[in-house]
Amino acid sequence: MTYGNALTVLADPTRRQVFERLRAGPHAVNAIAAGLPVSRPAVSQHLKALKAAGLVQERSEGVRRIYSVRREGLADLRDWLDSFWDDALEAFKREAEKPTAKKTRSR
Amino acid sequence: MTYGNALTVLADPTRRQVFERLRAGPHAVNAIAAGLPVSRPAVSQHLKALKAAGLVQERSEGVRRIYSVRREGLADLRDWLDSFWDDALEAFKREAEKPTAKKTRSR
DNA sequence: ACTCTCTGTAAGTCGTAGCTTACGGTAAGT
DNA sequence: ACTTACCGTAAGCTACGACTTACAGAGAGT
Repeated sequence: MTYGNALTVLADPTRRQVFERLRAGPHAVNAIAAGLPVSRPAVSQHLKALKAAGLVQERSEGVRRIYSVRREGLADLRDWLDSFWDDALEAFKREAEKPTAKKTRSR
Repeated sequence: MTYGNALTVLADPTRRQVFERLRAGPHAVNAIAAGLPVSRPAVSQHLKALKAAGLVQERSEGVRRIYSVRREGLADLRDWLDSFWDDALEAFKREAEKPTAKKTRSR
């Protein structure tokens, strides 16, 4: 059920902005916070949440922490989405082939 | 940015349970609420949110409302995930090919 | 040693999301 | 017409999550 964590974490808009900033490549916290409408500690907290969900990884470089995307963290969410996609299609087909024998009694 | 709505809506666990119940096929509100740990009005509110995000659709059948999954509602989220997936891979490759010319001065 | 930069964490505030109970409205059965 | 089943919405409460300010530690330079 780890895709649930990914969903909860990615639900917040500003946290998604933080995540998006890592899309192009690794960045330090200051660089991420620059341009964002929130304070730097807020960004730190978001990064902590993202890391706990396995969506980013951290690497120390001197006094600064470099964060980067961890792709495997998205895998479960992708799988869940795909399985849902397929099941929904199958359910739809099953529904369409019902031989008009609904509970809706003529009328 | 409609994938943002999908994320916020699917972030809540019980709302995800509601959504999951529609995976197998269409259901009425009572049927969905049965077995869930929350009251029926709560389920109604969740369905309203899901519908607003385009994730489910509603159909009237007598006095009962039949809800079903709307697959297109998941499309944007899937696309976003995939694009993120690809970009993160590219960024990773770019990073790996950096000619050792880091700021990390030998040592 | 001193300082400056970069960062994580603690404490506290405030808005909002999710829940419940209560109510109203509509379709169908008798 | 009356009742019963099914459902949506309003109002209100509560818990939690996102943010800010303040503080502490660790590394690099002088």
